[in-house]
Amino acid sequence: MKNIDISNIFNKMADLLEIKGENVFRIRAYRKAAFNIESLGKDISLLTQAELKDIPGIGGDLAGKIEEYLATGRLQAYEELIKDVPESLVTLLKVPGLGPKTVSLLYSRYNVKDIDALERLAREHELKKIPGIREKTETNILKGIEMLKRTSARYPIGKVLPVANDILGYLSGHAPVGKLSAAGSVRRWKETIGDIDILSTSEDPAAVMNAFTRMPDVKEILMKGPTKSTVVLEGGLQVDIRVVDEESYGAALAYFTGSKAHNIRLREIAVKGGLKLNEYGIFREKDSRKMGGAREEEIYEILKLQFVPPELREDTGEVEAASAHSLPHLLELKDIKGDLHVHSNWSDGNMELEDLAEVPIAKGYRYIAVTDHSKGLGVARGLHEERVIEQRKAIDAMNKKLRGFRLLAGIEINIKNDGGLDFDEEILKSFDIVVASVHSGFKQSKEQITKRILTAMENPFVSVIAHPSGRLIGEREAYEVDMEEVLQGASKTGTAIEINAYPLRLDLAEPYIRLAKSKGVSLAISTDSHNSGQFDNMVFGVSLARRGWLEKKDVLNTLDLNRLLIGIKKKRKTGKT
DNA sequence: GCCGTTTTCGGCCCGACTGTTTTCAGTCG
Repeated sequence: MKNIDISNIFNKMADLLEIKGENVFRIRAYRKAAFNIESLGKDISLLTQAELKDIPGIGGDLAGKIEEYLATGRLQAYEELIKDVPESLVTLLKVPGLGPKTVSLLYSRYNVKDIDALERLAREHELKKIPGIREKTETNILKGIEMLKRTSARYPIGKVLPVANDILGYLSGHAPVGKLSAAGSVRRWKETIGDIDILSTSEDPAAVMNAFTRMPDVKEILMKGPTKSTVVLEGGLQVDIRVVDEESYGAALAYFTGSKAHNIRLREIAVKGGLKLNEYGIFREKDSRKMGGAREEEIYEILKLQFVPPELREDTGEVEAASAHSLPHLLELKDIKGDLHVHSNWSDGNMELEDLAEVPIAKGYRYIAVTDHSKGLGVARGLHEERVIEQRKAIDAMNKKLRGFRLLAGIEINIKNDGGLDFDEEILKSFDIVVASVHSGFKQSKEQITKRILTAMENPFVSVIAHPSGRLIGEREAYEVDMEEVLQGASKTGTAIEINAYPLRLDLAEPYIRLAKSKGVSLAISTDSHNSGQFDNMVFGVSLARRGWLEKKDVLNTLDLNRLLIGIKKKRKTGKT
């Protein structure tokens, strides 16, 4: 999809315009358009001019630029821009502490075009000869360059959340905090996190700042003020804290949860209603009288909006829906009745079949599907036909012992490079549920991979397509696949699509979840557990589903066992649920 | 550059902290 290309080019243009000192609102318009294109969820190259202009933040001019880029693969305005301002300056903006004004100064007066040149000047102590730059700034720039070199930009939420919880635990034990919460993208359950934001109330903010900056894992204090501090942890993760009064906690929580785009929308609505919204509360414009702010809910009430769950706060339509009081009733963890993708030690899991049900039963589930790999995945000790029959006997024996809970006999069947499956129909029909997935041939063309998955979905015994894009966040890109086609096929054949809850997968990605929902595709949220601890990953899948606006009715494994089995049989009979 | 049940022109969110300065610009979120 060209969405990412166009989004990147608009973001880059925004950076360059900023260095040029252009109108800030024009710059914001480019960024907003870039963001909305990235989260569009459908292929921008298929839209008409009128449909382009329907995208929020895209008017006649940007629609024209998009069309030009799609038609020619180039953009005149962009090429003009980089004649004025070298493209490489964009990387300078990535140095923490270095903004457009300084970059512009460095370039226009000293011809600094990239990080190497900047670093050289700083090391030779030439930078501090520049008016407005002294010793401190020079050292900070060097530190910023170091930081940029060693830290990856964003971390998967699965790695960040435990750290955030540790910090919350530490602060409640070592600082005089009242209310305490993670905010920012952690609270919104974004799939990757840039930094951790912590918010607290306290009678003694200075003591909180001290405790925070003296936490055991702190490697460096970037900033320490009376109510706000920033540190870098061992390992490079940045953490911000902010302390406010009890009366401001709700407003501050809303503010620091973001997203920035969502906040801007709220403030615009406030301004239109003669109000002013900031992190301290919501105030009447004419006499500055405080109307609320202690509770987050108040902010939305006063703005006449439905309360927006943090997962939806991305300015992708939730403000409009909240205004019309038509937000979805989001799926909750307690709605989940089972897990449809679980491995035992019959293939590459480490759980005995006999122990498999223990954790799910404790969670209140009614069923899980045992979906070990099929023979094509040799590295994962995939099951051959004889082993399938053997395992089935073991599963049946287990089910005789279980009350109110069922182990479904399943398989994670390998989709071969030509779209065929590892087993023939005779074996396939013996399973309660068949989950199909791609584990090889990642380098195939988009057409081939798409065709492969479509072919697999045509099979009446395939109930779910697992980890549909194959991505591993920060480790492996998704294979090239036309996800819109796949979702269309899923809708046509009555096949469910998995939301894989493993934190490094989180696959299906969020824009496609919304698209799937709009096409009436059923989603299965599964942990792909290989050990008993991984059942807990369900919360990541549910949160991702919430970010995709899913409700209970959209999710296959919220069904009770009978309804689930009826659905599976229906596709087997008619090819469509 | 976008947008409009007050508007097709004139708006467009708001504050903390730092560093280099004597009152504030730049950066960040």
